[in-house]
Amino acid sequence: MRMTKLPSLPTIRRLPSYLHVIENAHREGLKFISGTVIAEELDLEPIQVRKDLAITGIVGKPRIGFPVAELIRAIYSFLYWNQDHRAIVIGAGNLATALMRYPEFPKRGLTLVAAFDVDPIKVGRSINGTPVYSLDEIGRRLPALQSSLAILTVPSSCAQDVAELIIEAGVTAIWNFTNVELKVPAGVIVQKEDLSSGYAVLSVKMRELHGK
Amino acid sequence: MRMTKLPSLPTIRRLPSYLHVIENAHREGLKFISGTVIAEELDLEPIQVRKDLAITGIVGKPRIGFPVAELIRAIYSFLYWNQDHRAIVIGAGNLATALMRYPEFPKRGLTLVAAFDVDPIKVGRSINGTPVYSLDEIGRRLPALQSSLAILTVPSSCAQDVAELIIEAGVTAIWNFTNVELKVPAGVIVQKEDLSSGYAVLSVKMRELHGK
DNA sequence: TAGATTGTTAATCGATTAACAATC
DNA sequence: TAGATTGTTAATCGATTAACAATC
Repeated sequence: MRMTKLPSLPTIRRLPSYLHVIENAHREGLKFISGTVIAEELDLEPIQVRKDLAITGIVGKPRIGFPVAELIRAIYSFLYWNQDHRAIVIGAGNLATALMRYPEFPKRGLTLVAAFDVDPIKVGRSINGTPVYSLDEIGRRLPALQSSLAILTVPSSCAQDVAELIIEAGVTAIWNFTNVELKVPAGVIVQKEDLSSGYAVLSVKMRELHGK
Repeated sequence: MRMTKLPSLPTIRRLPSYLHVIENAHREGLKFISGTVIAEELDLEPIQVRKDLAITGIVGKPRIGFPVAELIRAIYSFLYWNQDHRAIVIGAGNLATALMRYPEFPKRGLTLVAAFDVDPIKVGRSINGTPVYSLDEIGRRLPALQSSLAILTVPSSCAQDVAELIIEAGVTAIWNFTNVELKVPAGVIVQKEDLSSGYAVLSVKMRELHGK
């Protein structure tokens, strides 16, 4: 029985784009940025930007806009990106490697502290400075890694089994890059990054807009 | 001035999950599957599943459910996945390689016919049977490749430039895996696959539900 | 038959958009 | 000052959920 309602998910999803635009403005030395400018940049409605930014608690000045530095700090804080998040990566294939090399994560407070794989050839190596351990060792390794978030990039055929294994080891949140609908105990958070649904939207748009 | 309204995007986004569940049922030899069962599997409301499936035009039998084979065919057809989609991949790094090896795409009618990169070491090789060409050659190569969809996996610093280059070459739809808001001419479709927004949602959920 | 599930029609809910006085 | 932009309050829009008669 949760009392506190989650903030609007669509708004949360848009905040990173706002942050991106606002950080660019910051880099250019701007002290203020208006909702109108952000909206133009992202092809959104100004009213939507203002409404979304209200969630951060930052108040703007009419005619001038929102204070850039404060806004950046407030978005970071709202998204909890001003805190260190430590994640482990399960699977050490191409997708895992791409994620471990993704330069945006460290900026957003996300550190990938270790990878786990079953392939003995990969175990013992390190990717972009991140060590690859044997998946067998997860129970033993996880406490020292201090990480409750796992990024799941294993083949879908073993996704459920591996999910159970890592939850057993103490993982309480999974960023799921497989196309499997994971069955997890109550209290475990799963965020599914669904390539298929993006492709579905793209495919329908191509048909509707380009007629093919 | 478009007359035909796009079908509901949330519904379209859920269809691939339905398809996944229904294909599993098909594999198990089931001839019918009820909305209730699909809903349970995906942790959704039965009424939502029924409403979504209505978009395919398939009618179910009370007490029994929806005909599995017909439903699969109808979803494929609705998503246009029964047609061959040819895409090129721009950038031939880890993410590109992961996508070229992703086994679900071929099943969904998506063929990655070529990759393009600026790195001379990668050019000339092939990844999972897909040739890697020099990005310089895109204008010359694209017509023969018969592909109007590009999957963009280049570093964000050059995303806009590369987008302009490939649009110039004839690409009319971009599946954008960078975190850049691309500026494109009217008529070009951009579908952004936004890692940051997924991470934002995850981060807020972890704070709200696990308090950390 | 009895009852689970369907499709439809209506109600609710939440997100987006509009309108506008306040103000820098 | 004049007017662009703000935050707020209200209206609209669309998606989700509820209710229920029809039916296999």
